[in-house]
Amino acid sequence: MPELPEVEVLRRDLERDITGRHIKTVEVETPRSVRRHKNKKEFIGRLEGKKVVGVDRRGKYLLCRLDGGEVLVIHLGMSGQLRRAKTAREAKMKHTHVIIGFQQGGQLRFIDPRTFGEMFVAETDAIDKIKELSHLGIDPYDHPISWDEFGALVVSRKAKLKPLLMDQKFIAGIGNMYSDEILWGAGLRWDRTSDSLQAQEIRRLYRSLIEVLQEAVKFRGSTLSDGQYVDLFGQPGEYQTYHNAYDREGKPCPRCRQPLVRERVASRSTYFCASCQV
DNA sequence: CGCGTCGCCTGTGGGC
DNA sequence: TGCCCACAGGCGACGC
Repeated sequence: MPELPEVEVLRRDLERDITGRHIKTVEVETPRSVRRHKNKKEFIGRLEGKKVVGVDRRGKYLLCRLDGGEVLVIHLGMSGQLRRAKTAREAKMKHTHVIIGFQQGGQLRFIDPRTFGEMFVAETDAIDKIKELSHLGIDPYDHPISWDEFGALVVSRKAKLKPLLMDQKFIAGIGNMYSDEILWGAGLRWDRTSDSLQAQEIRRLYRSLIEVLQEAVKFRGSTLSDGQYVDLFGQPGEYQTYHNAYDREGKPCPRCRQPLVRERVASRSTYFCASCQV
């Protein structure tokens, strides 16, 4: 579910909220959520007693840096949530899989109905050395590159634009929803091939990419009708009210008023304007 | 190697 | 009202 903007909002919330806190207790109710570890004991043992010294993000991965050089890596998958609880007595939501309790009081809870998300502790604080993350491409939000560098990357690959934008090895953090919004903003069809783009189209694509991600973070992410994404304190985002294409089949294109269409691409819904995206 | 499809899961909403 | 199917913000393992 959450893509780069939602994960970045959570990172900021976490950075303010859990940095400096000491982990006192860890409860794992669903071993599947820590499946990279041999068993939940090992996961718990590597967390208890550690202090959180900062929170980073790489693509859709959250990295809670711990003293002693290890990192708690969190990926939310399709349906994961992180929620702050003031006390242990606070009612537990269904599908709460991991609870981290802090010495100073309060808890961080990991909730995930579909269980595609996961948590694991990795060896080093040099994130490039975490093998699970080493394949990730550039993070366009944290480390914007020049548009001509971007252009060189784009034309070096021969792929359709939507699968390319969603390829985490190429750019980290973009998923199904934001790829549609970015392509709408650039006025480009999802199936244009990357090596067919003119210089001006590359520039439009990169500008749209940066603008969509920045605006989405500014409005604290997208909360769709299912209400699945909320921030650390349970508050929904606002960016969905600025969506131009995603989940808007049949509605008029905000640019040219033609009805937006939906197609299935690699078994994912893709929304675009067949008239003004070329 | 690059690509598309499938499986992993649970919940929900629409059609009948 | 209830049942069933399609579908949902991701990712990695396959097979061609």
